[in-house]
Amino acid sequence: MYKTIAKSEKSHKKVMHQIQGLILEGKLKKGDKLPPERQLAELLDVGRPTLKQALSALEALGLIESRHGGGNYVTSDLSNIFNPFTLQYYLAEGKETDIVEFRYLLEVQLARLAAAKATESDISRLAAIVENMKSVESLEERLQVNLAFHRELAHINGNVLILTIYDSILQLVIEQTSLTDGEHFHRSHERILRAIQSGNSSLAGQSMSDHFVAKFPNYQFYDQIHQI
Amino acid sequence: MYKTIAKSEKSHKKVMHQIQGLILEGKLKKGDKLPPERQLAELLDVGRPTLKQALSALEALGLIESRHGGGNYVTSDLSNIFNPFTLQYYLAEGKETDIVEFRYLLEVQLARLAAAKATESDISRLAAIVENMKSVESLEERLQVNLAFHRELAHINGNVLILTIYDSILQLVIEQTSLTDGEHFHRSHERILRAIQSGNSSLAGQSMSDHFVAKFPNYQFYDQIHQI
DNA sequence: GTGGTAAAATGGTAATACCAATTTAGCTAG
DNA sequence: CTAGCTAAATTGGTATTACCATTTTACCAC
Repeated sequence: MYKTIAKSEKSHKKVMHQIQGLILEGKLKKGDKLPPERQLAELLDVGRPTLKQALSALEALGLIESRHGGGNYVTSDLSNIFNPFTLQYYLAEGKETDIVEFRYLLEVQLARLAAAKATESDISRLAAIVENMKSVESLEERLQVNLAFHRELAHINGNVLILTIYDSILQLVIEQTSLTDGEHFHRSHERILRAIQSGNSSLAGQSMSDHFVAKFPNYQFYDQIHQI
Repeated sequence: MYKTIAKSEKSHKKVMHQIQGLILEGKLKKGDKLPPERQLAELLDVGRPTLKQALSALEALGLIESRHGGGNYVTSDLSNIFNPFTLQYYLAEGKETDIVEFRYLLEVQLARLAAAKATESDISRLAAIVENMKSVESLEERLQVNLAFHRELAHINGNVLILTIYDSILQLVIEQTSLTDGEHFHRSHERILRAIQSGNSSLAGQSMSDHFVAKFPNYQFYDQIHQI
C-alpha cells in the first residue's frame, strides 16, 4: 500500500524514470538517438535545465551518452551492474582480498555446476578455448583467452545475472590475471576442463580451487577453505 | 598513458567527481549537509544549473539526497552496490530463477565457510538468532529474524564486498521469504547452526542446500546440484 | 567529384527570476 | 515563561533567455 507515490515526484526524476521506462520496455534501444534537447524538453513539457538534470543522471547510470554538438544516444550498457561509485570504493580501499575471495566462492561453484550442466556443445566450446591456450604466447592474448574460459563457465550455467556480475567483477581484476607461468596456466585449465567433461562436480570444484591457490598464493583464506 | 584527460571534462561531470572524491576520502561523511546550492555553486565556480546536474546524478547513484527547502545531504549508501537500473531490469524480466540460483550458490558457500571460520562469539550470536526463531510469531518478525540469520553468515565471513552484494540481493527478494511453515523454519536453521558449531563444512553446505530446496521447491536447478 | 568553408544544428553553461517546501525566528496567548 | 502559531528567511525546484562550443550538414569553388 503506497501513499499515492508519496508526494508528487520531482520533475527531473519523473523525466528520468520516463526515459528509463522507455529503455526497459525496449522502445528505446541501444544506439538510438534521442530528440534534440530543446525539442524533447517541449515534448515532455519541462524546461531544458530540468531535462538536462535527468539526462546527466541517466548518463551517470550508464544508460545514455551525451556528445557535445552531436546528440544524446542510448547506450543501455547492462554490463554495468555495479554502482560505479561502490566500484571505486572497493578499488580505493584496498579490498583486493575481498574481491578475490568473492571470485573464489563464485568460480568454484560455477565449475561444480558446469560439470553437472554442461552439454556436448558447451564442452566443445570450452575445449576449443583450452586448445587455444597452448598456442598463445603474448601476455595480451593469454589474458584474453583466460577471460574467455572463465566467462564460458558462467555462460554454461545459463544464468544471466551471474554472468553479468561475473563480467563486472572481471573488469575490476583484469590486471590481476596471468601471473602464473604459461605451462602451469595451460595444465591448470585443462584439468578443470577434464573434470567438467567427466561430469565430476567435486573434482571440478577442487580443480578450480587449486587453480586459485596457484594464482593467488598470498591470500590467507585458503587455509580455512582447503578442507572443504 | 592518457591523453591529458582526453578533452576537457565537462563541467557538471567535474563537479560530480569532485564531490564523489570528497566522499571517498571521507571528508564528506554520511549525514553531512552540503552548503546551500547558490553558495556551493559560487565556491566551485559553476552556475547553479550545472551544479544541479551534478547533484541529480549523485542522487541517482544513491550518494546524496535532496530535500526541497531542506538542503542536500550525503547518504553514501554503500548498500546500493547494484546499479539501480540493472536491478529493475532483472525484476522486470522475470529473472527470479536467476536470483534464487545466485543466492543458492552464494549461501551454500557462505555456510561452508562459516563452519570453517566461525569463532565462539560468532557462533553465540548465530545461536541467539536461532533461539529467537522459536518465540517469533508474526510474519513480519519472522522475516526480520530470518534476514538476520543469513546476514550473520555473510558477516562471519568478514568480507565486506560479499556482505554488501548479499544485502543488495536480499532487498530484491525480501518478499520471497517466509513461505515455509514455522516449525520447519526453525528446525532448518537450527540444523545449519549445529553444522557450523561442529565445524563441519560439508554438512553446513548440505544443510543450507536442503534449506533452499524446502524454501523454493519449484526451481529446477536442484536436480543438477544435488549430487554435488 | 573533392575539399574546404560557412551555416545550421545541437549540446554546454550561465544568469535571472520566480515558485514551493522547509526551517527559523519571533510574536502572541495562556 | 512556555506552547503554539505565524510570518519571514532559507533553500531547493523549475522555467526563460541568452550565448558559447562542438559537431554536423550544406553549399560552393575548384
